[in-house]
Amino acid sequence: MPKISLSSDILFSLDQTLGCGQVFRWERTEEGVWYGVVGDRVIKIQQDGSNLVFEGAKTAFIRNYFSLDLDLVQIIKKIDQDPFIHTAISRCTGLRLVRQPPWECTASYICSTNSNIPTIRRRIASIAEQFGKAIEFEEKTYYTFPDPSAISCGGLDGLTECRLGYRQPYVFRSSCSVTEEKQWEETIRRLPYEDARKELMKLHGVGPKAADCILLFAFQKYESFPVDVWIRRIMQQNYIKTLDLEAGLTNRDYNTIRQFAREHFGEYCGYAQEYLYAAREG
DNA sequence: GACCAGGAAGAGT
DNA sequence: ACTCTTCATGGT
Repeated sequence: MPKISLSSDILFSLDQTLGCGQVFRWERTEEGVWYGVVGDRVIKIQQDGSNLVFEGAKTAFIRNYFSLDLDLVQIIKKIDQDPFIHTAISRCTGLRLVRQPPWECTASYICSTNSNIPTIRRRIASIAEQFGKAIEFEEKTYYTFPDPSAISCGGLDGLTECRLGYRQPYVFRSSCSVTEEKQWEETIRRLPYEDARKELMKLHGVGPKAADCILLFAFQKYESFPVDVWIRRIMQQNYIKTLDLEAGLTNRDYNTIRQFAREHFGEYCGYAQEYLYAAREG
């Protein structure tokens, strides 16, 4: 099996990276082996100390997906601005943000609104099973995440079995928009953060929170700082104590939080967000 | 800006 | 069995 030997200066934890909640389609066996579908391949990967042993993709793909080219030690130095984030970082040593396929990431975060993680995973698996291509791997069937055109071709009713609730028309309409806009991915990638955010929010079902997740996880816009209920709570308790949580999260509160984060944690505040989220209690 | 719809499963009592 | 919570968004 192919292997990547991580030199001692490359900080990486497969378990932290795939278990922190940024991805929805990876599963870990009790033995610590991870299986996931990325693009049109099934990947099997495990970490044994400084060795990454994998099947299903080329070395260059694995390096890129797990962003092993980035200097994580340097990034951590930049965001490590106070005792609270310091503790979070030390609890999640080796966590890296992966480079997710943009459309899958977008559809996933449209499905994620106001839901818990097991429910989100079930919805995404259901969309893949309904519209994706089957791949056999070790006598199990996996499904690719479908292109937007595969979803839009099925019509609105094609999604009914996926039990998305009120998110069903959001996924459908967004799949139509992305199908029509041929240069969608490149357009977003080329734009600076704030403009890319506005562009993403034109999609039905993508608000500020989902847009920030997509920009962080699929487009490597590390200055984005997604604010969900957990992050809001953490920021209120530890950083911005004047925030009133009872009043709900207004767009103004959201902007207050992300601007604070951008100034406090710096250009890699998205990484800080993921450490705060992954190290949360509850 | 305040309110509400729409919706399912997990976690806790 | 019942309540509370959940990686929010869009429309009125």
